[in-house]
Amino acid sequence: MGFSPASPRVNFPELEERILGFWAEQDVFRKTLQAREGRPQFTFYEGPPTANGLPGVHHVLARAYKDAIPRYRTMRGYFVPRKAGWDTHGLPVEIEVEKELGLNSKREIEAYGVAEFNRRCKESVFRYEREWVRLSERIGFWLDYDRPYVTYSDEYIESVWWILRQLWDRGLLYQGYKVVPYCPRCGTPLSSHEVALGYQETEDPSVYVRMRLRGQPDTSLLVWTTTPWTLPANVACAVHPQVTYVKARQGGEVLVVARDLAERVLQGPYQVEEEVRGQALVGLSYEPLFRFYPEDDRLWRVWAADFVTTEEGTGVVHIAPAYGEEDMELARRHGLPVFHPVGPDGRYTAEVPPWAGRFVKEADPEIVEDLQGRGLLYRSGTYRHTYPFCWRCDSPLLYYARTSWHVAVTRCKEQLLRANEEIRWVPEHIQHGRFGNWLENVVDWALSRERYWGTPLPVWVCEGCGAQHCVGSLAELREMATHLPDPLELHRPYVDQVLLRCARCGGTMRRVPDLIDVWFDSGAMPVAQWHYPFENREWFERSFPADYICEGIDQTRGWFYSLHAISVLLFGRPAYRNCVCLELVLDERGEKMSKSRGNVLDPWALIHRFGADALRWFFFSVSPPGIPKRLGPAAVEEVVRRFFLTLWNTYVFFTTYASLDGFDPLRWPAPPVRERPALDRWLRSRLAAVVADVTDHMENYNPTDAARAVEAFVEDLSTWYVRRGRRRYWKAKDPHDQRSAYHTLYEALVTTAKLMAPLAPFLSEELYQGLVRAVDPTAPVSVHLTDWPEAREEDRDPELERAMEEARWVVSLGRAARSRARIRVRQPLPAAVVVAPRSALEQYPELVAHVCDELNCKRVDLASHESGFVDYEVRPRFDVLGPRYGARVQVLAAALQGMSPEQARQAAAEGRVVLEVDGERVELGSQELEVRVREREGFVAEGGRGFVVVLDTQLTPELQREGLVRELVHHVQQLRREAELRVDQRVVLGVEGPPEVLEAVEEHRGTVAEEVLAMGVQVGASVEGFRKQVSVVGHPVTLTLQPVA
RNA sequence: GGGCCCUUAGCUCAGGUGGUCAGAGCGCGGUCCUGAUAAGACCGAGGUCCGUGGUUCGAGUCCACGAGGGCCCA
Repeated sequence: MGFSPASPRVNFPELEERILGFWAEQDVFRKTLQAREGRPQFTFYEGPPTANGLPGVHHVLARAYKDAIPRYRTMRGYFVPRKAGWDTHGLPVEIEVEKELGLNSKREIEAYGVAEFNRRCKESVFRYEREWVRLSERIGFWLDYDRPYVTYSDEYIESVWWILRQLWDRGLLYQGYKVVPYCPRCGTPLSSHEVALGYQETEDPSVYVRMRLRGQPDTSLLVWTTTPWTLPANVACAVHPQVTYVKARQGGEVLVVARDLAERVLQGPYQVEEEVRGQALVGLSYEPLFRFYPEDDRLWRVWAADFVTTEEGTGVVHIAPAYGEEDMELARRHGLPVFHPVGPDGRYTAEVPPWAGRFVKEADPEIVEDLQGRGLLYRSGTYRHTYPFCWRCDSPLLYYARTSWHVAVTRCKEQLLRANEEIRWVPEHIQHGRFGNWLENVVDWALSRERYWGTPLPVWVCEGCGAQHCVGSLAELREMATHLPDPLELHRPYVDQVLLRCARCGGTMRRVPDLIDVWFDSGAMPVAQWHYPFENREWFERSFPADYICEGIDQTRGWFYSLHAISVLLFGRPAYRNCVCLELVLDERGEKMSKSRGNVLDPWALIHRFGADALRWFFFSVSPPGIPKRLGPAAVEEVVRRFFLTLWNTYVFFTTYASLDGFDPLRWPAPPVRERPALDRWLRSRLAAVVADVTDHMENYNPTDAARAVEAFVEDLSTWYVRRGRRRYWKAKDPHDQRSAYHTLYEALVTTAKLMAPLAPFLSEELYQGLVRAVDPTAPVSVHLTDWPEAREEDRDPELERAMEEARWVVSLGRAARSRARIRVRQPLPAAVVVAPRSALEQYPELVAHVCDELNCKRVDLASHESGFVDYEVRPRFDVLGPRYGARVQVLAAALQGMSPEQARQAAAEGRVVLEVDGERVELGSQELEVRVREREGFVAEGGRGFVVVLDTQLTPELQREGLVRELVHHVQQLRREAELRVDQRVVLGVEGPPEVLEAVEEHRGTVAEEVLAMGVQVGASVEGFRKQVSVVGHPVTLTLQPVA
């Protein structure tokens, strides 16, 4: 066993396909579950997708996030079962089938036949299931697809029925009006989605009407409406309790309007007689506009309502419960009757004799005329606003009351809010923002749907006595049934044929025709996925509530809410503890992807080109989950180039030389970390830090910062650790150092692979196989079966990390200085001086040696105190002096800046300064001062962040010869590379050229031979083999290279 | 119309509790380095930190108002 060199030419998509094969063959997912059986459970709930459409790239985002946390928790030792689920009911499915069959209305569906229609729906639901599974598996989303929960199954429906029965028994299920957007022409309510399609700018009447107050002659409330046709159904007026109203005298009458609106509403001059709070108006009684309904004590009074605004209108709102949601709410709260004189065709019924049979919108002008004739109209005009129209037939929609079934969620509002406090939301603002606000304004859940394909509402009504019964199980259904179709199917139309015997009068009970909202289906999944309470009681109890769920942010009012509501109603607890909300995936230009724009990205194209890990990593790392993501091929490619390839090349480097040297991590003794060189101890410290950080981030459901921390580490690993340590591997002279180097790099790579495993499961696996399994057959088969790495606190060395930061900064400065002096790096320089007031580098000569090597200087001196190379600048520490001196800190700063170079030098040396400020003596010590150095003009130097690097640029002939040789070696290496020689191929080298070159080569013959693996060097002669003409520092040179066996 | 979020370099994004030259990556121009690297280093161009006002000795950061964009809901 041993390492095999990895190829620098890697094809990630191909690699991933291979890993998929490996996982399948080894049954790794099942093994990860088995391995953790009996351990504490971590529960994930899969929000069921609808599989009747193709999965898109945003599903990759969601599924990657869903996958990462369970993988992480598994590595942490938890048992994380993951049951797939499918949402199978509802209007989207019906619409799909309607389109296929060319059906356009409920009438046509019924003519076609509900049985056949539903059969088609059932069929259509899994049309794309295979595509969903294929994509999910390809991106490495581990989920149990073999035993999913399916919302249309009998077991699932039975559990839902059980839930409904629980609510029923507690009186939480009731029948009542609901105001819905309704198309009078199509005769059907529209879903909110459909309504959103049809908003248009339109002109409506705008009328101000007098409501004459009883007992106050000539005094009227002034109300405003854009729908005069709703006035016959008026039952009340509403005011805001905290708003100030005025009684304004105008001519012979007094009008009541909100103070802030009086100016706008009242035409002509008026006098304010009195100001009153809205609260004071509550309870006043007024004359109804029409006499279509009998008098009742509760009718035609003023109520307080928070929804009243002073944005428009008069501040007094006309209430017609049948035609406004808020109106209905108010009526319900105060027990007001609901007048509903409009038929399903949008025409007045006989309740309104003057306009019976007229379409309401057409009656508008006549109603206005009638009011005017009776002196009730104050003023009228038109009003431009956006109003919904039917997207299918373009008629204006009416807000219109229909009878339907409701869940009395409002009764548990306090519990809903309290339970919300127990949930951790990512991003945090959802908790008290979008979700919290939604709960604050929660209304009863309108549960029923007058459709065909869905969970039937299990309520049966007696034809004889009108008794209602909610069935809670199949057993109960069978027991009560007088007629059961065979086989029994829990969908329409079959379930409609089930007749029950009425327990009260013995009569026949028939089912109400309604279905329930599909959101209730999905929200029931904690219970229904286990067919609880009929089966799997212990599974349910162990798996409730969920530790983790994750979906798009649009689910706050969807699944997040339905889960929460059902769970709180049923058990008084939240259904989930941690909830990650994802934002949209946008296209490269930041526009929403849509079929009509034609900018929809195919996930497969990206996966085939860059691999699933790259796409996953992009989603995790580019921005936090709650921020919209711009996605395009370029962005994913950058992940591959910037991160994956950097890591891969480090891996290639390691395997290449580890295999040449026969490094065996199990047999080669690992030097104790304390005894390793500073470079290694630095990497260990960084590694310990990154393990701690990534762990912390994953614990906090923050894959984004976890990914970024790994990226930063890999960057350090590749561009500093390996770059600095290159020669310690295969050209090593010191076995102790070499062992240290191999072990340190090895441990870093293995740990990195594990840290990446939840985020990039494929690449992680590949590295693990190549690094661990290749040398240790006793190790777990897969990286996903290993334990999460522990951060070794004892490896932490913040001082060393700081010193290394400084070393890297000094190297940057030195390079900049060389660049400015136009001296190439291959030319050795005699010395460099680093000037810094206090440098952590002083404690680490080893790091100074690295600086020396990087800068190619014979020596690097630290001049931490006095130096003639630099100027000093003494500045106040604003954070220390600001609180103490307040505004005078600016005066101090000016005084310090005004010091002469000599004074500054002295202050820097002494670490204290005495100033005269506003005639007062102020002494500042080193704690209050910041000393900076600046390069002094006339030296080749570069400075910043309190450091200055000064170069000695005097070249001796010796140094020049050395530079020349390095130049030549570089060309030879180029030639070896061009000749595609193996890295360990031995050669004989021939060098021909002018005497200066030959002399230099002669002088450094040993070095040259060693560097280019030459068994012999022919100076002034050529050898048989590869040949190249080059220019070495301006001298023409011919290089020849002959491989030897 | 309401709620929530966002606005920092051409693009993608960082910038605890306010502390005084605003950063990275990609891209662009140049120079350099390299037998792991499709990489890397250095220099350069590129910023009214969305605007206005306020709090403060000091605001990208806190407050108010406004603009633009996005999402959810009407």
